[in-house]
Order: sequence, then structure tokens, then C-alpha cells
Amino acid sequence: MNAGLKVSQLADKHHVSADTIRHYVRIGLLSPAKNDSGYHFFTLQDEKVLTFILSARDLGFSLDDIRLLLDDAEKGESPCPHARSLIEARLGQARQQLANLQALVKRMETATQAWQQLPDCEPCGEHICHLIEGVTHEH
Amino acid sequence: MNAGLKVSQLADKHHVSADTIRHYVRIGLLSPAKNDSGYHFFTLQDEKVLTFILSARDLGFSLDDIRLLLDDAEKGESPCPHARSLIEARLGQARQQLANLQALVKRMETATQAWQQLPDCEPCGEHICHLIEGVTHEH
DNA sequence: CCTTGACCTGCGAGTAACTCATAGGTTTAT
DNA sequence: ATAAACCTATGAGTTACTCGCAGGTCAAGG
Repeated sequence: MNAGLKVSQLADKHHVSADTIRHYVRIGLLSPAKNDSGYHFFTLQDEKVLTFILSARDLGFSLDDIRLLLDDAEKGESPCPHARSLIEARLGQARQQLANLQALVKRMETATQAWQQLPDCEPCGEHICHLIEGVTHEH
Repeated sequence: MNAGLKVSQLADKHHVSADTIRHYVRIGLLSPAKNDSGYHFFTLQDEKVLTFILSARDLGFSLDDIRLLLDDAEKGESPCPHARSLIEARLGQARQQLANLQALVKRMETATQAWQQLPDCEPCGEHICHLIEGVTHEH
């Protein structure tokens, strides 16, 4: 009786879009069986894989990382060593991104603050927008 | 005598790659003239535009935003009103991204901490990687 | 004069993780 | 019977480059 869920049912249940599910199927992270008329149906096992994918995604793993981990598991090997080293690398990248983004937000805030005191510029040959050019720091 | 810089010269001078310059030329942000043999040469005016592009980029404007601002200026209109509203929107997005990224880094740190106490899992039918699945929070 | 190396040109494709649109098949309710 | 609401596979668009290609240009050395 529990032959499996259709795409939209699975998507709703896991709070993702049907397109996301189809994307994972397309790139081979999910490989659901099909019924006679070509519709996919997702078994409990497929659902476990999806749960894993979404957990890993939430921890900052890329879909390629996730594919690697799934391949490990499928080969009967523990994915944990890869998980440990990959998250190390991803965490480093995320911290770097975070620092970049914090610096960007700071620049933007400084600029918008400063701009409140400044009038709009009239076009002239000297500059394109003094608001923007004026903010430039020597790096 | 000062007929203008070639791509690599301009790139070096502004600390960007030659490919970046070519990219801006390709999408029409820069429109340098060419000499008889088809080489681009960048005038002082082109250089001002590039400086503007890089300043705006540093403030979080997208290349499409920048195109809009350049179009304003070319039409003889002040780009400042657009600059003010665009940076408002971009700042909002950046803050959102920042919050997401901070939360991600926190999740990753929590996970790696917790994983130090945990052994690698042996493959079994129950889970794919307990390290990853175990961290999942109810949202 | 010729070659070699270092530059230049335009163009297509790849990156990440979806999202949207298309054309067509299926199922369900009226 | 037909219309609404689903499903399928596939291609293309998103951002800001980056890389690779095939082929043209130019200055220096032999």
C-alpha cells in the first residue's frame, strides 16, 4: 500500500520545492524508481537519502561533497572521515566569506551614512558619481 | 603620445586581471577604441569609468546596477538617486546574507565540536552518516 | 628575413544550486 | 469528453568572472 510518494508530496513533506527534488534526481543524488506511466515514486529509503542531503546541505556541504559522501556509503565505507575533512575545509571558506561580507556591510553602512550629508551630484566631466567615487579608500 | 593603455597595462595598474577587463568590455561596461590592428587602447576617460566600476563593485553594486548608473550618467542624468536606492536594497540583501552565513558558521562550529567526541560510524542500513544526521535540529 | 615568445583578438563553455519555461503525457473530477 | 492539475525530460537563465581555444600582432634575437 505504501508504494511511495510522488515528487510534490515528497517536496511538501520536506519543505523544499518540487524543482529541488527534480534537480537532485537529475544530477543523480536521488534515484527513485518509476511506475508504469513514468512517474517517480520515492520509497522510505529514498526519503532517508533526501533527509541526509538536506542535513548535509544545512551544514554547508556542497552537492558535490554530498555526492562523495553518498558514494562512500554506497561502497560500504564510512563517510565520516570525508565528512570531517570536508567540513573543516568548508568551515574555513565560510569564515573567510563571513569576514568579506562583514567588511562589505561595514563599507556599505559607512557609505550610506556619509551620503546622508551629501547632495546629489550634477553630471560633469570630472566624475560619474561622487557619492560612489568619494567613498573609495586607499586599500 | 599618450594614446592609451593596452588591456594588461590597465589591468595591472588597477590590480585586476586582464580577463576582468575583457569581461567588462564584452558586456559593454567599457568601450575602448581600437587601433588599426584591432588592439584596444584605454584612454583616461576609459580609466575613469573603470575606477568608477571598481569603486561601485567594492560597495556591493552588481554589474547590472553599475550599468544602470553609467547609463544615467551617459544620458546626462545624475546617477545619485539610483545609487541611493540601489545601495539600500543591496545593503538589506547583504545583511540577510550575513545573518545566514553567521548562522551557518555557528552550525558548522557546533557540529565540529560535537564530532570530536564521536567515533566514525560503521555503515549500516539505519543511517548514512550519523555525524551529519545527528546534528540536525528541528527547525 | 625569419622565428620565437609574449602579447592581443573574439568566442564558447564552465562554475553552484537551483529556477523557470517548454512541450507533451497522465490522472482525476465534473 | 474535457478541463484542471499533476507528471515527465530537457534547455536555458541566474553572477561575475575564469579558462581554453584558434588565430592575429609585435618586438627582439640570430
